[in-house]
Amino acid sequence: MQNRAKSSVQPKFVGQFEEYLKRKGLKMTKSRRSILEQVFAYDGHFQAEDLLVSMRQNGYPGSRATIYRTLPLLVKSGLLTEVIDAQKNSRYEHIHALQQHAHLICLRCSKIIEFKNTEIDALQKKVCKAHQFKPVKYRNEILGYCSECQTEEI
Amino acid sequence: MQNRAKSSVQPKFVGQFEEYLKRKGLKMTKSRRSILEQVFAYDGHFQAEDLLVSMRQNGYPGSRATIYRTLPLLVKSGLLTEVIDAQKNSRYEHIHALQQHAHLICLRCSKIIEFKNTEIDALQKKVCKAHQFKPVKYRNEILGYCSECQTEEI
DNA sequence: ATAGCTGCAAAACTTTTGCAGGGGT
DNA sequence: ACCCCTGCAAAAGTTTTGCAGCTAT
Repeated sequence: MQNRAKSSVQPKFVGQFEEYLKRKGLKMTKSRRSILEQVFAYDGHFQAEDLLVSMRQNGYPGSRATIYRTLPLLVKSGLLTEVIDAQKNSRYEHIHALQQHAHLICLRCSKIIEFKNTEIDALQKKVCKAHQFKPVKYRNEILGYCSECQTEEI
Repeated sequence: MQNRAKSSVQPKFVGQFEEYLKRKGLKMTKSRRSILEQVFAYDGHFQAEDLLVSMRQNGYPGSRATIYRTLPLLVKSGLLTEVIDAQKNSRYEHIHALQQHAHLICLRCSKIIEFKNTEIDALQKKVCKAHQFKPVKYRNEILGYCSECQTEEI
C-alpha cells in the first residue's frame, strides 16, 4: 500500500475547491479531498468509472455515487474540464495550469489529441459577447480519424 | 389526418441519401424515407424521441429502434448534424442548405442559439491538417447562460 | 444542532442488440 | 434468392436518486 499520489495536488487547487464549496455553502469532506487528489494523480483523460477503480486500488474509500456527485463540483469550481468522447461518455481532465485546449478524437482508436488555438478561443469569446451569452464550458471537439486510422471508412 | 410535410424534402436530399445508401450497399426503404421526410419537417433541433412522437402523430409507422438505426445513417450521408445538448443527449438538425454553424446552449433554459463563424471553421480545418487528422464531425458547442438566464449561478 | 454528505441499491434514461419474420434489389 | 431491414422486447451502460445513518461547521 504505497501512499502515492498523496501530495500531487497543489495547495492552491485545494484552496480553489474549498473556496468554491464555501461560496456554495457546501463542505470540504474526506471523500471530496480524496477525489481531488486522485483526479490530479491522473495524467490524461479519465472517466468516472476509471476514477472509481483507481481509488479502490489505492485504498481510498468512496462510492460510485459520491464520485458522480463530486466530479461536477470539480468542474464548476474550475479545476476539471469535461470532454464528451466518441461514445458520448464524459471524460475529465484536470487543468494542468496551462491554458485551455480542445481535442481531436479518433472515432476508430478513441485516441484523444489535444490542441490549443488561442485564435479560436478569442473568436469564441467574441461570439459570446455578441450574443450577450455568458459562457461556462466550451466543447470544441473534432471527431474523425487520426493519421493512423485513416483507412477506416464511415 | 392531414398529410402535411409530405413534400418537404427536396428531391436532391432524397437523392443524396439514396446515393449514400447505395454506396454502402444499403437499401432505401419506406421507413427510411418516412424518417427522412419527418426529419426535414422539423424546424429546429430534435431528439430521437421527439421524432418518434412526431411520426406517431402523423400516422407514420416506425419503431424507436429503426429511428435510432436511421439517424446515424442520415448523419453519415451528410443530411443531418448531431449536436450534443446540455443533458448530453443527441439532438439533430437537418442541413437547411446553408453553411455549417455552431451552438450556444443555455444550461438553464436549454435554448440553443446558432452562430456561424467562418474564421473558426477555417482555423479548425487548419488544425486538422496540421495533425494529419481527417475530420468527420465538429462539436463546437458553448454551454453557459443566455442573456435571459444570466442571474442563474452555477 | 443543523445542514449537508455518504453508501448502497434501485431507478431512470438513452441507446443498442438479438431474434424471428418481412421486404427490396 | 439473397441479404438487408424492421419491430419488439430485453439488455446494456452511464448517470441519478431515495433513504437511513454519518459528519463537518
